[in-house]
Amino acid sequence: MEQDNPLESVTLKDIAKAVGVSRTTVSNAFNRPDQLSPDLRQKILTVATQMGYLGPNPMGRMLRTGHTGAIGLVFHDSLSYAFADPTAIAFLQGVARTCEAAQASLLIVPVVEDVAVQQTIQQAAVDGFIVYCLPNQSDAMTQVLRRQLPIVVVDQPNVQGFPSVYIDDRQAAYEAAAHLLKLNHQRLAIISLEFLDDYCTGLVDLQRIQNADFPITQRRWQGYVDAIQEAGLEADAVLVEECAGNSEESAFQAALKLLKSTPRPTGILAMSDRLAIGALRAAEQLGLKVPADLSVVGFDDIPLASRIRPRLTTVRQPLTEKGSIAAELLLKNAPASKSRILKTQLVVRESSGLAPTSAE
Amino acid sequence: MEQDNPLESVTLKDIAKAVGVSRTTVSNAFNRPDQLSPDLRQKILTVATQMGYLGPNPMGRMLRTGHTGAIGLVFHDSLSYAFADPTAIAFLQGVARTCEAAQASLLIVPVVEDVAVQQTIQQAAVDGFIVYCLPNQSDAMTQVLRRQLPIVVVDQPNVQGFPSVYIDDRQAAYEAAAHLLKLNHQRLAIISLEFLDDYCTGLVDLQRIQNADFPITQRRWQGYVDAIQEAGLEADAVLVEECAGNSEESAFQAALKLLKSTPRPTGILAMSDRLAIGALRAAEQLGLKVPADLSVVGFDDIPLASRIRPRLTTVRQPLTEKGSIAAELLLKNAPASKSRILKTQLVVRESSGLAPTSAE
DNA sequence: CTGTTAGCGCGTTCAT
DNA sequence: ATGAACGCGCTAACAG
Repeated sequence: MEQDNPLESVTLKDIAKAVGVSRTTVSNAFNRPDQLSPDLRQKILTVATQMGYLGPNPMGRMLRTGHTGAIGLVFHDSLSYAFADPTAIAFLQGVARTCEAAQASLLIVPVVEDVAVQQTIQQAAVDGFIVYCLPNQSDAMTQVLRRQLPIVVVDQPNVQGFPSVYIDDRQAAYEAAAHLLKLNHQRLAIISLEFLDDYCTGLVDLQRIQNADFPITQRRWQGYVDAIQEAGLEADAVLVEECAGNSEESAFQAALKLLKSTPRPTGILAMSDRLAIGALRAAEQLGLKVPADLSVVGFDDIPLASRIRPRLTTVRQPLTEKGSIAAELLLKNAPASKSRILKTQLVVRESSGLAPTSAE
Repeated sequence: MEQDNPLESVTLKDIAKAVGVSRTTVSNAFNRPDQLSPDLRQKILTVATQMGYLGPNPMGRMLRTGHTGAIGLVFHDSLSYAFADPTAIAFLQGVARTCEAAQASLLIVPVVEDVAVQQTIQQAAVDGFIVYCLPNQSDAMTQVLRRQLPIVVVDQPNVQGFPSVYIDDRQAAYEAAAHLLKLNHQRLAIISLEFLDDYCTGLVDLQRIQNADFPITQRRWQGYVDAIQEAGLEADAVLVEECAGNSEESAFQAALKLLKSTPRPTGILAMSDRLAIGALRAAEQLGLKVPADLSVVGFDDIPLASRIRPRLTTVRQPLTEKGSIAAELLLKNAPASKSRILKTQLVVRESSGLAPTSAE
């Protein structure tokens, strides 16, 4: 996609020559109307149009002014994945909202392979970055840091020194678990997001949890476990199944496995609504009634959560607001002290109920 | 968000001086490894890292090379709306897929108010634009055209001279209507997308249809009407309710209105799945059974269409593929002759059935 | 209100 | 294999 339009070569200089003024005056005609007489300005604009001038070249301007009018957005994982994840979408929506209010463009940077990451992030013509849920030691994060531009960090509570926005994942998860425990559930299982960025799935051991690259996964796990221990149950007995890419299918498989184990868990704590929905499908497949036989609690409260049957009990986090605030902090060039911890709220719907009494 | 980092002022020149070579050599070290000895290159890179050099400044490079490595995406309507529309999301996902394969970034340009549009689009540092479903005479379209960059046009069959990708909206709608007609439905109603970009809702008259700024709305309508007329029914009797912003809520209201009219329609043709889902909600509210009392056919086949109950009968269009192909055409700088018309397919599910025989 | 003078940081000839 | 010179298009100071 090269641009080889000889037509486009109309430049400030050309039109200055045509009108018989200096380049500066022409530039002013576009950018500082108050710096020259209306007539002259009008004349210049007219000639510019006639000559097919397209307005100040963005790259020239950017080089000169040092800013671009765009903010960069870096997701973990591939874009096509991000755009399939309701969580990311909601976040994006929030970012977009403040962007358009501020007339800022949004540059979405694909982060695919280690080789390319460097190139792509270094090349990004942006005034700052929003970094969304990157794993702890990712290449992408390193590259973003190198740019030494303003950064806002989202869902990466371990990254210090930058304004950030996140939720109290531990507390939110704690409440989800406490909800089931209060309903007398004794046998819980956890369906988790990724701990490490290696696309492994299956049963998780403690070491993997401690080495987690995704702090939010770690903290949600901690919240679940804290509640379980507080209730006097043995946390070690709680199985944790890790799913790849927040995918419903992966959770479906994980839940199938969990629900076939004995003793069968009566409650499933899912770290996202998508995972929870996968678990619901598994329950359906096995002929288990929700919530009579099994309770499921999700996380996020994506739009779908309240549309499926049974409606999903979940912990709501303000995803769109998260995006909106992140963009705001970036555009304001806020200091790290302006970081925000957003509120979450347990939303009890139909997928959770009293633990079955006459279990097998 | 200004960048006032004195640190960043490390430039090619500085590091050239530090190493004791010329700027060119340093530039080559980054961009043309074969132009200098490996040792020297290594040395330069090392010094560069030490000095905190961030790699070639993207704006300088862009100005010099004339391309940016990013493609622009212009949506009709506000971004926050676009990110709430499953259709747009699916499209975006497709665009993202080929973008990341090509390591191109994606600049999403907010198109809010007429004043700002010019600024924002002129400022966009991109190598080309994908233009998605802009109304016929929109300001945004004018501004994009002015840039004289490569363009790919999506869902705007009236725009000539550029590579474009779209579907046969008339034919697709025709099949949707034919499906209901074959099921003996005699009283149909249409819930439509916008004809004009004025956020008007309600009953549509012929003039509005003929003046449509959104050709795809017009063509879908035409497809419905063609089928209806072919079946020997009177097309004038078919009510058309226009909804704003492809919103479910708006469709809910429209359907409520339609279903309260006498004689009550037995079939609703919705120009999108979201509208169809709004109609289903209205039917539910009125205590109408679908498909026993009412059949509904959507358009698009968004993911939700097959998840709700009753599962939605609809016309599938390959939304993600649309995005993917659009981006491909743009990146290849394809000529207008490479335009693509994508296939659609009627998907019969549970929301359509035989027309009720013993109607009131 | 207008024009002159300087770069912004980089990539690319064309010499050597 | 290396460096000198040039210009991409623009805007910010400053001087008239």
